[in-house]
Amino acid sequence: MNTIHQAVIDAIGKDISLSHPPDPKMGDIAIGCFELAKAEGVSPAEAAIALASDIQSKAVTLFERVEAIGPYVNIQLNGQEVARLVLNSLNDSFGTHTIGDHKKILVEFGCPNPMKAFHLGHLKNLITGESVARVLENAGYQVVRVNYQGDVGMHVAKALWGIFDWKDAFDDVADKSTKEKAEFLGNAYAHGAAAYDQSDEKKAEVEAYNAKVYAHDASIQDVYDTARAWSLEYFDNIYKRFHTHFDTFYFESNMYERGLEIVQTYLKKGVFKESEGAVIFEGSKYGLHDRVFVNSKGLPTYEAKDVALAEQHLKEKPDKIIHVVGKEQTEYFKVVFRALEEIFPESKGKEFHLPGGFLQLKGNQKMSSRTGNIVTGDELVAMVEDQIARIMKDAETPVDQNVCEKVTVAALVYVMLKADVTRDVAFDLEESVSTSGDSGPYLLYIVARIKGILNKTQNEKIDGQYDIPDTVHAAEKSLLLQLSLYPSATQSAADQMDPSHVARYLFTLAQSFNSFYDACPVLKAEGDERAFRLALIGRVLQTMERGLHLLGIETVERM
RNA sequence: GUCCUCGUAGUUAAAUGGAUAUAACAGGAGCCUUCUAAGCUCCGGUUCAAGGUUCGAUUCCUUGCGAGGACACCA
Repeated sequence: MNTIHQAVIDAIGKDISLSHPPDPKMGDIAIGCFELAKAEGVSPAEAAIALASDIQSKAVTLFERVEAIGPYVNIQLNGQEVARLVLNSLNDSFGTHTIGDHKKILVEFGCPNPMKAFHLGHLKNLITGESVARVLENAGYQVVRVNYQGDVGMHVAKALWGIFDWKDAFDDVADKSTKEKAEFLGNAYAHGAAAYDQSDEKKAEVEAYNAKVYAHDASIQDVYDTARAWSLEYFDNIYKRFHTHFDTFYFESNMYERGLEIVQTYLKKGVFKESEGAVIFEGSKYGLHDRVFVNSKGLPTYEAKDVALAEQHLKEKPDKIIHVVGKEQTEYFKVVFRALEEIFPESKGKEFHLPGGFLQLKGNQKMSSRTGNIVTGDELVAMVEDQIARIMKDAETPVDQNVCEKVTVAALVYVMLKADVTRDVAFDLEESVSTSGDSGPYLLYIVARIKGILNKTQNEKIDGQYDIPDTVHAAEKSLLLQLSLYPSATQSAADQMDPSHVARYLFTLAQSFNSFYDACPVLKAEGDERAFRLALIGRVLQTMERGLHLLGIETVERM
């Protein structure tokens, strides 16, 4: 509940739900009288007229105009009162919540596969996960960031095949940069994947590598350890660049033995079933589908490893475990969660899959690291960086590498988070580098504009003594009203685990600010009006910085 | 074939069952001797189809069409 809504409800003395009229000229607050009409047995229009006159009779100073239009009561608020309420409500805890009640929540994200390229989909997952974690922390949860990395399995076997086929190149790249090492591994993986599909003979060779990894075979161990370390180092650089970190790293290589053990134990207890030499969980009994947990060679599949992982997660005694993973795994998770309920009854109701929409390149075929048909995270970042640097070169301010980096990250993060996380994002490379309109740089721009003003008022306090002016400009009032909505945005982002609510809110706030900026000069104003406007932009800055922080975007002084 | 998602301006996205369906980009027209024009103001242009529930449907239900995903030994 935000300050303004609360004040309106208090003044009316009824617990009713409020909305906003379609056109600000009609008023600032709208009350739909459909429910009220039903309760009182009259038509909505009659209820609206009765309610409007009831409200008018209270003669509240906050209400400038109250009128019934059809089934709605529209209220025009007094700007001065709005200013007083909003500016007073912006304390240090503005927009934070206590609904989390310090409950522990595990957020699993990131999860790239070592020895495979880090592509756009991984970048989106990383950015989404970090922001979800921040939004939940902001709502009072104790968040533990966990990362589960697939350092064993067929993809590793394919990469190893590629590495050994290109052994000389592998040795050469050893003293190159982290980025070049990662590129080499990505290519080696694609090479191995192509070989796997090429002939039965090569397929068998790849499968042999898979068995060797599981057996800790000495002939591959050095290469395996080296390649794995290269990948992890590379990922670490990316995590830092996008302002994320992890509290715990889990590795598949530490899960398969325990996974196998658990599945075998519960096979005896009848949770799993043998079928065609494999061990399966019959999801079909529960309206789902069957899945293989241990293959006919006796090796655990991803499913079995996930069981061991769940055991590790549950040791943390979390209230919830959120898996931020692509939506193509929705059906998979349903089956695994169902199996987990049989094995670990305490997991019931705690495991959640937060499905991330696909990131598909517009006008291009689907990205696949298997075929090497991908845009890597690095390539995209470089593209955006070039674009930003070009714009900065045109501006009168000299190119500042630090600012360029921050604007680049802001542009990318915002593109990834502005749409509902579960929705597919048709990723347009052109649009991703856009720096105007609904974009990350647009948001940073208002921060730079505000700081530009504040820098010119060295000795003035943002919160000096002043009386709120008698006439509050329409642009000021709508900016104030927009500010008051920040807590609702952070609340729904936490409730739905969807940072896009914050992203959209910030964009609207920025629009509101830019209109204000155009209509209400700050430095030209004098006396109370100047002090009031300084206080107002100070609050906008504070709110903007907090909101951007929830998305994982750092602000700049100028741009 | 079975199951799961999803179909909104030219494009990308909004809209607890509520007013004239919002924005951004692209297109057209304006605004810099005035706090940063990465900005502001104005203009056109949209709910896949057919039924149903409802005072009221982009939203809920049914069918059709279209797109994507999952469906045994990959992760």
